[in-house]
Amino acid sequence: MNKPERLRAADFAYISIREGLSAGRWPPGSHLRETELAAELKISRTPIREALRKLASEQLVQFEPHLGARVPGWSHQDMEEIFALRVELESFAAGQAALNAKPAQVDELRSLATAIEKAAFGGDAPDNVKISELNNRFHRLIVLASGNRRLNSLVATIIDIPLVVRTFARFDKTAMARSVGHHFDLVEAIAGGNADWAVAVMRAHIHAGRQVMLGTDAGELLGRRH
Amino acid sequence: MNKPERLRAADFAYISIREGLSAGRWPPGSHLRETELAAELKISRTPIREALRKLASEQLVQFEPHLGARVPGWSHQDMEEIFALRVELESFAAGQAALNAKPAQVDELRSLATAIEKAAFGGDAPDNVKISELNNRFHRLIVLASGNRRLNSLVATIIDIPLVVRTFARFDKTAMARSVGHHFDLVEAIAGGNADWAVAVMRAHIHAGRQVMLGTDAGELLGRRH
DNA sequence: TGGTTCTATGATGTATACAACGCCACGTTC
DNA sequence: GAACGTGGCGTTGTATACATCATAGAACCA
Repeated sequence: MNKPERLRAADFAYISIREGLSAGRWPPGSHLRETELAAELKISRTPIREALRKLASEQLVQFEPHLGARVPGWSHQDMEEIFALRVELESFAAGQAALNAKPAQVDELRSLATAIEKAAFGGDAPDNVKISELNNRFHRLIVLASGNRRLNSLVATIIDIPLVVRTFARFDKTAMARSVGHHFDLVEAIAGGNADWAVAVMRAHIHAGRQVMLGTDAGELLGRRH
Repeated sequence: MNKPERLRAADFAYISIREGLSAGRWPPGSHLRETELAAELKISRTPIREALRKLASEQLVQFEPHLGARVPGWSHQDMEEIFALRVELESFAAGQAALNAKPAQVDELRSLATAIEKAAFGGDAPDNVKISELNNRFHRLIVLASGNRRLNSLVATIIDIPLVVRTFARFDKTAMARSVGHHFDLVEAIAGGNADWAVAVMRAHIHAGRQVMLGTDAGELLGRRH
């Protein structure tokens, strides 16, 4: 792996380790040893440490004093918590995006939605890796278009984790079709400046994703009154 | 059976620098030099760096490559963004707390609310520092009682920042009285398991705080200069 | 034999030396 | 005089040596 010239070693390490985590390279519970990573990336332990601490602040690895970094496993409860937060934060972001998004951002959202549709239904088999990547960009762009800069760093943790767990392998054809439909609904709501619509679609969209991931069992969470 | 729990130098540095930030020791725009901090705390630059990177991940300082850490100033827009996020996240937390809080936590919330009332109206002059600290614990405990562990790390950034800016100096007697009232409303809603009520009170509570801090017009800034 | 202590080992935590880079002042050139 | 290049200086970025801690397993004792 070649390291680009202008990148700091610590950033290079961060990107590399994060990619490894996304690719599921280390099973949950693995011990990420600084020395090993340093040898592999051909840099010293110092930037490795910095990268691991940053990943820990995003909860992508877990730290214990003198024990170092471990790859966490995602329990059912973890995923429930993450989806609950995504429902709140991303729906808020969608509503704000409807009020604040610039035309260029709306255009980009539309083309991303189209690209996701193509990756899902254009060829013979859906390209799940590409769908994940495009979907990620779509959701991140909505957060960006919200205009709330701090929201960006908050969702950095929670948007990417379902990617790690390879969400889209679980989508069947009809679930994927509806998900694609939500994306176009979102584009239309945001383009039209209809915040309430955007909020509602995003809430529904993420609940649907949670359903595919986790099913109905143990599903009385989320503070819905009855 | 309690372990001695020796503090790591990096954690010591983190706590120290964070307290300095809370105390307004460095004006916005200040350059936090690693060497200076290391000399002052009598440790080496390595744990200082770790502490600064952690503070940067919480947006309490800003980093630029090869330029180091700077103390950010809080613009009006920053505060608007933070309050908008608090409205969403803390109201969600309150609703979840109504469903999940343990009796001991409810008791502690009640005693904190009482203590805040006493600090505000018990003596001759309100003790703003104590109020801030108790208020902080109250809000953090609600987040904790929500049962969503990830929510904790998310709000770590945004709950503490208004503390830095010394919110409560701006509360007059009637605003403080209403704020104290909100706290008891919250305790009652959570104790009764009424999530909808808890959500509504918390939303209102934070909107009220925003009003005191920022007012209705986008006029005034709250930095420390001039 | 079972349990405890001790020691070896390898990890993380910290200190420090060195390299790379940005800023600024000075000087040169046009 | 202004624009631009250049070198010194101080800072951050990285490498590496050393200190400290946790754990496994041998050694030892009851």
